Amino acid sequence: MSSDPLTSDAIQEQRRQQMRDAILQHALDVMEERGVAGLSLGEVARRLGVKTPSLYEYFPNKKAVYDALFRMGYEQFRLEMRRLQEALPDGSMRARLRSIMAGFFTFALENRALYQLMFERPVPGFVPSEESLAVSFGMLNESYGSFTTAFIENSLQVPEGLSTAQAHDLFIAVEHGITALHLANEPDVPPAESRFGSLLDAAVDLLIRAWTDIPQEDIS
Amino acid sequence: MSSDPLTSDAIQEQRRQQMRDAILQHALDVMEERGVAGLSLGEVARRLGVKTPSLYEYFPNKKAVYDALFRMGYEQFRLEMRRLQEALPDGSMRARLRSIMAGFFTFALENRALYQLMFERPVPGFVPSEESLAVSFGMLNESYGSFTTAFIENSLQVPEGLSTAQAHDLFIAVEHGITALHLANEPDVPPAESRFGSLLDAAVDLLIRAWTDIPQEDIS
DNA sequence: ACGTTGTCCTAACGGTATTAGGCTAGCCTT
DNA sequence: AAGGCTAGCCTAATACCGTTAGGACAACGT
Repeated sequence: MSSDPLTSDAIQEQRRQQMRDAILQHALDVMEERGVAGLSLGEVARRLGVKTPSLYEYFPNKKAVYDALFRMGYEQFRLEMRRLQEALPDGSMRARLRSIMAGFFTFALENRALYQLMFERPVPGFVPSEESLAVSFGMLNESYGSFTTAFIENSLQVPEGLSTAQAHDLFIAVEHGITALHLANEPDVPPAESRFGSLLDAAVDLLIRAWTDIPQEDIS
Repeated sequence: MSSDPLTSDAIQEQRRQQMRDAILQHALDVMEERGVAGLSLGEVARRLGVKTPSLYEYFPNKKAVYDALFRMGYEQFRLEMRRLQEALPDGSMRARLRSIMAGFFTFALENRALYQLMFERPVPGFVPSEESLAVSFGMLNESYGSFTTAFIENSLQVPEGLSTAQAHDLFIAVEHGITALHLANEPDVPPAESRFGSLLDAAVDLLIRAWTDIPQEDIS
């Protein structure tokens, strides 16, 4: 044991972590350029100035790289959702849902490859590990929690036969449906004038209208 | 020119078409087993009892195979939707939408690889050709047409600021959102007890509730 | 000073898509 | 009937891919 603030073990661990991070970052770049399933370890190694087999010092195989990215994606996503949550701690339900939905959509557009990896299954043979799935469920639970809170605060009611959890899942499904169709069909059109992007606010109105007992006052 | 009912040109053309179909069918099988992006021409050739380069007599490259499957998928899908349409020519709006949504979901489950190819973009570098996109838009237009008819017949109203086309797109988005999340998260759970599959009917109720001016009579 | 260990390398294996070029059997024309 | 064209198959080769085996070397702990 040395008296250094950082033992050489710790230094080594840190360098190792830096290399892992660098690999993941370049892998993300390559996925963004070539498509999720088009990730090539050779290309990643090339960008790192290293030969391909060296990567196997840091990840046991390609699926492990995908798994790390999957988890990373959900961790980033959770942070983003939390940020949105705190930006609007107590607006109207409509304002809150709109903000969340827009944030979800923006995250997907700014992290297309990551989003596809997280919400679709574009890589043959890759299934997220138990631990990574736990991270993703953690995110989902957090989302569910804040959704429920907002739901109650705004005294919305789900129809008979539907749980709040199901209402939340429906919300996620609508978010993902719009997002996925936009990414698949008009990936380069800006959200505002996009066929599906322009549905985001309408979808929120739909949900609120259906779950509010009091009829809207401004119906034409 | 011969007086045969089939000229040898026609016979040859027919044999060629049979081979193309056989390739596509085996390609579909392989995709179902290995994942959409996991399609291997070598494996297809093996199953056909032929060497890989022979396939290039029938398709210029792998992307052309994907393109043919993409188009085939939408043609099948159109037939399926038409079948559903004719099975329920004039039920209530709720019954019709439920039937369409269930049919959509079932088609996706029974043709997972095809569905992924049609609605997501799992293959790096593959973008459907103009003609194939035309087929897919044709299907969408047909869907839009019957949706609009049913909408008017049942005197539903979209909220101000939303076109019927957008209402239709929202319907598609909800269908796809539920379906995609089911396929990604619980592919092997039967729809009825699946987390997302069980939302299908709830989604229809949601849409109808939001788009009907007359409040429901059976609100608890 | 010695040995261990982490990190890089080269070489190799079996897989992928794709192209080049040769063989052959069946058809069309003369 | 004979000759030539061609569709459809083949083998061989190229360049990539992920992955494993095994060796070189430098930094570290004993």
